Amino acid sequence: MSGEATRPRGGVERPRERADAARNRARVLAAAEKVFAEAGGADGVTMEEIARVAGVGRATLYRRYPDTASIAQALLDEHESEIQAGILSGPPPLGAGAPPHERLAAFYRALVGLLERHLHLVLGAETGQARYRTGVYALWRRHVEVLLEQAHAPTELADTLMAPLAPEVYRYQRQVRGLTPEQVAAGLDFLSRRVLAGNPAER
Amino acid sequence: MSGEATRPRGGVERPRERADAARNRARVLAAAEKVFAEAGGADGVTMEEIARVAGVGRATLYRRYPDTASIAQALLDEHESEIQAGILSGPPPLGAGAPPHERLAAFYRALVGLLERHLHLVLGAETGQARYRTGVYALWRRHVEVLLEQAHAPTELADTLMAPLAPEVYRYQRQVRGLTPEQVAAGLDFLSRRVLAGNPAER
DNA sequence: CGCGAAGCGGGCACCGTGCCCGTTTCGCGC
DNA sequence: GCGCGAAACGGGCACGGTGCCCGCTTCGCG
Repeated sequence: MSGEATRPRGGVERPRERADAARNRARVLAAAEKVFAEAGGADGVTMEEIARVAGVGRATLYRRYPDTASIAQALLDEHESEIQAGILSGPPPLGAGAPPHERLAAFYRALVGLLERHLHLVLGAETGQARYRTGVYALWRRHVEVLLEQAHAPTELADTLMAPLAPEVYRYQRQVRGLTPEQVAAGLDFLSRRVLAGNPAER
Repeated sequence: MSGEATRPRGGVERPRERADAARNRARVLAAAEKVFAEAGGADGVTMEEIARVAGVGRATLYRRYPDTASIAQALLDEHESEIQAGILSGPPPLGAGAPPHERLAAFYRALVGLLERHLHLVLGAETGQARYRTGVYALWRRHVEVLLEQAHAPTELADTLMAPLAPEVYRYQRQVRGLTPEQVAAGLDFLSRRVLAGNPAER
C-alpha cells in the first residue's frame, strides 16, 4: 500500500476529487489488498467481499471499477510503472547501455521480483483474458521485441519469451515444484543468454 | 465427433454402461464441441447452455462432469493421448532416437498442431487453475525435463519451456499479432536449438 | 451559510450453480 | 416375452453474486 496520496489521475483537466471520494478510494484499495492477499489470488474474491471489508456499498465499487480484476490492476499500476521507468531511463543492465541478453535477464529479474512480492495481485488481475488488455503488457512485449531485433534473433519469439512470466506459471513453479525465486531467475538468465547472446548475425 | 464408440472406460471391472447413458454421453459431447466452437473458448459457456443444446437436463451433465472445463477436457483426451503415444513409442523425432533439441522441436510442432485445431477446447479446459491438474501436463512437463537433462541444460527450465504452449498465449499470437502457425512453430524451433543444442556440458 | 451537484448505498431482478427427489427407462433373469 | 431391481434422468428449488436504479447524504463553492 505504500502511502500513496490520492492522485486525481493526471492528464486533462478534471473537476477535482471530493474528500469523501478520496477516502473511500483509499479504503477500497486497502480492503482489496487485504482480500486478495488472504485469498492468495482471485479465487474467492468478489465485489461484495471487497465492499464488505472496505465498509462501503457495492455500488461505490462499481462506480470506479467494473470488476475485481481492475481493482487488482489499480493496485499493481505503481509497481509496474516503476519497472517501466527502469527500462526506459534507469541504469543498465535494466536500462539502456548493456548488451541485449543482459538487459533481458535484468528484465526477467525485475519481473520475478514483482511476482514474488505481489503474486496474489497479479493473479487477481488476470480474470478473464485481461492480461493482454493492460497497456503495460504491450510495452514490455515491445521491449523484448526490440532486444530480439538487436540480437538478430527472430522477433516472433516475443510472446514466447513473455510467457514464463504468466502468474500461474510462476505460482506453479514456486508452490508446486518448490523452486526458489533465485532458481527461477537463474533459469531465465540461462534462457536469456542462450537465445540472445552471441548471435552469428543469423543467416 | 470422429466416430468414437461408447468406450466404457477401460480399467477395472465396471457394471456396464446402459444404452441410454451412452446415447446421452454422446449427445453431451457433441453439444459441448459445438458450444465451445461457437463461443471460441470458455467465455459464455455454461452447464445450462450445453444441457440445452444437448437436449438433456442439467443434472445429467452434473452426474458425469463437475463443470464445463472437465467436459472440454474429456473432448481433448483422445487428441492428447495421441501425442503422448507419439512421444513414448512413435518414430523420431517426436519419439526416441533423435537428439534432444530435435525432439523438443517436434514436440512443439505437435502441440502447435493441437492448439491450431482445437484451440477453443484447450481454452475451455482451462477454467480455474485446471491446466496443472490434468495428468497430461505433468507427463509433458516430465518429457521436457528429461530432454533438458540429456542436453545438460538446467531442468528448472521445464515449466518455462512449457509456458509458450498456454492456449491464451497461442491465441494472442494468432489472433492479435497475426502470426501463422508456421511462424509460431519456427520460433519455437529456434528456441529448441538455442536452449538444447550443442551444450558444452555446462560448467 | 445555503444550494447545486457529486457521491453513496440499500434494494431488486436476473442468471448460473449445485443438489434433491420423484419419475422414467433399461436390461438381466426367469 | 415379462416383471422387477437398479440405474439414469430431469424438473425444481434455494443460494450467492452481479449489475443497475433511485432516493438520500455529504461536500465545498460562492
